[in-house]
Amino acid sequence: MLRAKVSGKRNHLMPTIKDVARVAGCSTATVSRALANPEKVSDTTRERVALAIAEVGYAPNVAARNLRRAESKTIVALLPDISNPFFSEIINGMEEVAHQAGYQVLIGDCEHDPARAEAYFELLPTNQADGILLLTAEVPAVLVRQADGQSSFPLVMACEFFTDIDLPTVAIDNHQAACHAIDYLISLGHRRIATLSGPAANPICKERVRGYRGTLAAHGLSAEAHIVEGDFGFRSGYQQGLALLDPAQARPTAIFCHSDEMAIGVLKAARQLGLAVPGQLSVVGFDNIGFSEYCEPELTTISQPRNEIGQQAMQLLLGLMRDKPVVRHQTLSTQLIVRKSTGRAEG
Amino acid sequence: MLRAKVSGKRNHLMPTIKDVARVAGCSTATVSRALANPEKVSDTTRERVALAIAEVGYAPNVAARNLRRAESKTIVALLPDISNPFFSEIINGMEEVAHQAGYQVLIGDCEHDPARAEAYFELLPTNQADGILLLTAEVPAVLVRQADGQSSFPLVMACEFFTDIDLPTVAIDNHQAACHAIDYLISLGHRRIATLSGPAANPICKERVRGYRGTLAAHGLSAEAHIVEGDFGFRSGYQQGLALLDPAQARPTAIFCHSDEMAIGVLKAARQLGLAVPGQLSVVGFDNIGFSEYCEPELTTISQPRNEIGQQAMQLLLGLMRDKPVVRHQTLSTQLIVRKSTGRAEG
DNA sequence: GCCTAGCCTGAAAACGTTTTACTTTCGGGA
DNA sequence: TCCCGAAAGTAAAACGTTTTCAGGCTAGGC
Repeated sequence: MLRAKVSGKRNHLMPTIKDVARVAGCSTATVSRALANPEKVSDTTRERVALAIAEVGYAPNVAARNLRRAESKTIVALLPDISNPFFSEIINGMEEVAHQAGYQVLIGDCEHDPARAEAYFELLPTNQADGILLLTAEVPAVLVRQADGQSSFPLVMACEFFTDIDLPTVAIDNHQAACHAIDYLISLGHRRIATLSGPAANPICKERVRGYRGTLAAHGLSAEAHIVEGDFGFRSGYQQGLALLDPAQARPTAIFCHSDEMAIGVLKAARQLGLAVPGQLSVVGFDNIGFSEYCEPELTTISQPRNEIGQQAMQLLLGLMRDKPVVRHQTLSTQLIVRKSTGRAEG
Repeated sequence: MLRAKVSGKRNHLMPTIKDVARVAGCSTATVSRALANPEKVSDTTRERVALAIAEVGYAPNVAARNLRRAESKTIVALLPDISNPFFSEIINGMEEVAHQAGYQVLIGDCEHDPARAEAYFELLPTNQADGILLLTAEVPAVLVRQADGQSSFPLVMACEFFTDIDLPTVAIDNHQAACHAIDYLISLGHRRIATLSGPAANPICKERVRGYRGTLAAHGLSAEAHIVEGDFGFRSGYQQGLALLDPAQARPTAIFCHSDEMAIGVLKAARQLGLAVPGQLSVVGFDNIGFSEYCEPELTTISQPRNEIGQQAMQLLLGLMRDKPVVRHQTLSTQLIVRKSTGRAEG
């Protein structure tokens, strides 16, 4: 009797562990062990099982495995904004070590919306994710505290951090990086140096601003501190650049930007106002995104070891999950990359 | 008697459907139905179940559900390269409709390596993914054929396509877009127009080249066709730009680039060679990435409706999965965005 | 009053693993 | 020969759902 093909249902009859057991002439338990704990099984059966697996073309059903083992083998990486090219290399680093360890990484784009983050945190208690890598601090603190608290789920931060919650972290020294940039500008003879910060509430921006102020003060320039706020994007760089360079004011001769995109926006603003860079204005960016080599002029910027940040962060998270001893706070080094957007102060 | 805390295991005792059933005073079957097929359950029990769920704080275990339903509620989006900002908006579009339909999207970065793609295709028969959205044609054809063949898995292509496999597609008309760009350049008086193509094997590049050649020929300029090949990235644009603009040759007065990144590379090459843009050289890009408004000069380019492409592609895929009637090939319209990198041919 | 149809519900099987608890086998020492 | 223990294997339970199958109940038509 012919059966009509049931529409909507595919007929992928994947072989199961039972089929393997039948062919290998052993029990499913043995097959399972041969895969997960090869040393618990005799050499001969291990071979027979391997042969049987090849013969029937078996691949484990991960849903079943996840259910039984109460894990998902996936890590979620929470980003503030996937369109920011800054993150792609970090993700690559994360994926390298995750894949090697048999984990998937699910990219969660929050689009700067804390509510979105909430949905991703929900994956933790429901066993859809085994841990979270936070690449943003734009997350309701209550969620973080809850995940990190009593019934703790593994959580690590990369690049960013919370001032009031002590999560495991891998990041750069933002304070020092800012000091470095400002020192460099001062060494070029600049006195009126402005900062185009990211969101003022952002802890890493605060650190950078602290470095900026400190370095100015150390050179007796604290009265010159001039800080405006952007959102890391091109547009805000352009707009704040226009405001900052408005001729009516005492114009800064250098601007330290908290992202390359904003720096590039400033470059455009300067062009529009007819200011020569680096002749009349020096600009320093942050992150060393691919684009910074191709803008005009090529951007002086601070480079973060992005791939390494990703790798270390994932390693830290996996270590945490396995209760290994880990160093909870890792600081990676930055580098000031001098290109063509900075020069001696005029006059 | 106190129990020592078992290290390595967390104690998230999530309530199960059984707990809900107990509290609601019904069977697990009823709870399950109340959630999945509310209409199959009386109003009063539905309410009792809802109350019970709230009381115990129940959330379904998706691993169990996936196992039983033999689905994963995740779609993988296969990218050639996550660091290309062109894709981020497409991904946003995809996620919008996927989330709405209760699906996750797993981003698979192939890094231009077909072997990587293979690992992601493996997720299909093992029920770890329900479908694949292909944003690249750099995938072993055998995989695609296999997935699309007998034991068919849902597959749709976005932006790209295969010449020899007829997959459902949503994309732009690359031929027409190229014609548009070249027509525009010719209308500006350009006669020696070069094309900086993406990888020559790429079908969409072939289409664009065909449009380029056709339009030249239509104006009796076919002898002037000049094509070089890049990889869509900044660097290749810069390098091929230098080669193309080498003064020893009969220099083109306009270059049509198959990506904005390459166009921006060309801009840098032109600057380095002292060529004024658009005075001595016009440059047209493709994709309208965020950066194209902030380079110098601002880039004339072809804009694709990226968010919409993502949305339509996901909608098409979901439609396929539900055996709905769908239109298998969707063509979205492009727009030539004229900015400052193009001008009348000199002389 | 009886039968039927239709709604609602519950018991239990099923999904494909892993793991526990138990059995068999085997080698070797007394 | 017997016994012991380790090694290797098995049967079955468990994971948390969904779904099938079989009732039970109610209402309504005769």
